[in-house]
Amino acid sequence: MERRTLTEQVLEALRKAILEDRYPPGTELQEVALADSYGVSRGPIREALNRLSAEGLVTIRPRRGAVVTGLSKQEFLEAYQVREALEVLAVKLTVERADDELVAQLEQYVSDMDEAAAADDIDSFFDLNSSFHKEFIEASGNRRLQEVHAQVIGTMGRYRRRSLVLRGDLRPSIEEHRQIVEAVRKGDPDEAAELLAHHISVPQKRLLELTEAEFAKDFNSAEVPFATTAKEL
Amino acid sequence: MERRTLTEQVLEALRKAILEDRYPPGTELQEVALADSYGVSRGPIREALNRLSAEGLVTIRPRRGAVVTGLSKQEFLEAYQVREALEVLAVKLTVERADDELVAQLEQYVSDMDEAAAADDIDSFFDLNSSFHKEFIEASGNRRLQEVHAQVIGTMGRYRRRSLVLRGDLRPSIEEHRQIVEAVRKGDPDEAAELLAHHISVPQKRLLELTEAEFAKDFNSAEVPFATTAKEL
DNA sequence: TGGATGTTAACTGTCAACACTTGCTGCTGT
DNA sequence: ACAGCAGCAAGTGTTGACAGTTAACATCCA
Repeated sequence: MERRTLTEQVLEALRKAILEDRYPPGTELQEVALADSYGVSRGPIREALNRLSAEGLVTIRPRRGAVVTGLSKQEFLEAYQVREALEVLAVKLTVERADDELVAQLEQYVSDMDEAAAADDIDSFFDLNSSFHKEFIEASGNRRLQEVHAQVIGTMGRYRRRSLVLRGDLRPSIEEHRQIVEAVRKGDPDEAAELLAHHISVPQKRLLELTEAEFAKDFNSAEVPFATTAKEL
Repeated sequence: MERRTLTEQVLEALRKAILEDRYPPGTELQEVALADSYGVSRGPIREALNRLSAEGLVTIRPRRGAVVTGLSKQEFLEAYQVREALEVLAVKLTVERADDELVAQLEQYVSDMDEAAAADDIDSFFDLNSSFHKEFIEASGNRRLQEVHAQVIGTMGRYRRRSLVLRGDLRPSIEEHRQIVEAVRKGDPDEAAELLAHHISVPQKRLLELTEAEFAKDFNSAEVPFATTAKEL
């Protein structure tokens, strides 16, 4: 019947649910409840939770169950720093292997972002933004880098809609993207790296200005005071 | 009796065994065999293997069991690139927070390395070298960076004794370390970062010169042609 | 002899039941 | 009232058994 294993199916479904914010940070993921709703036994659920914990999406407290991981301001900032280092590496590697096709693809993303911004279509904008950055990672040709980056992004990505406040006006962001593409076309790895580093540092600096409380308000609203429990699906 | 969970104990024992090369790359880790030797049921074994797979130490092939992960030359090179990016970030962050105590600690490591090299004590040298680099990661104050770095190092670390061939003479390496410490003391993040990048790039360049076959010979001797099966302990 | 096919042993995927912790609730005594 | 303790309910940790798949071996037919 099903080619894939139950664990994989559950894993995918849970990951999707967490990334789409249907299980917000702080949600308790109880094995029996999940087993009931997915119609499987606790075994596959436990395995899936284990792997999600390795991805950083859930935290397992021994003998006390699993909860959807929430990032503090400090942790979010730390993730940003790592992400910056990884993407700077990616862009350096990519510039050396860039071809016309890649440049065209990147330009396409930028102009699509332009349209999305003009239409105030925030969701599309962020999707395009993610694709733009991911393009560098994949074009780098370094699979390990892809894995590690996906992991870091995974824990941050859940917040992306809320993080509009960090980015502020979209137009400067698009212009920054455009400059990065230009540096890639010129084949200047150092300039591209510097531009990218600056681009990523913008929301980082905004983040620093927020107090922990303001951060919690915008980013972890579901975490306090009563943690909801995962139900159904 | 035991405060910790069985899974954790098995996890730790397995990880140690892999890192110490008692289970060389390519070793098949069969659940029943491991369960017998550790005196537990398959449940904890499966969980431990899952987590190890997340750490990159073992590879799980659906329905075909787990094997100790081996790195190809390409994968090893990719890991080196990521490691370089992470450590460069670490050193930049660390320089800004460095105090006299840290500098003293780093100098201690360097002089100990000097002694170990003079006594031809390769094992001690590599231990000290690991500690030196790890010191930056921990001093950076970025926990996420620590996690990711530990993950990347974990898959590379198993090869460290074999990788002496990549480093060649130990004396230049020690001198490089000394220069890095000096830059940290001066509080110059860019110089420290550049020195560290150069330091890490040395074995990378050597690695590039090896053919895939030479690499496999020195680094993955246990992977071909007959994979051994894990037994006892 | 060589290749395709049936058979079988070994192993993983999954399940349901049991044991043990943990945190809560309500009692008791002061 | 309130602190402390006992009992209880809920949930995780662990186990052993069963089912399904894989891969190797033996067998059969050209």
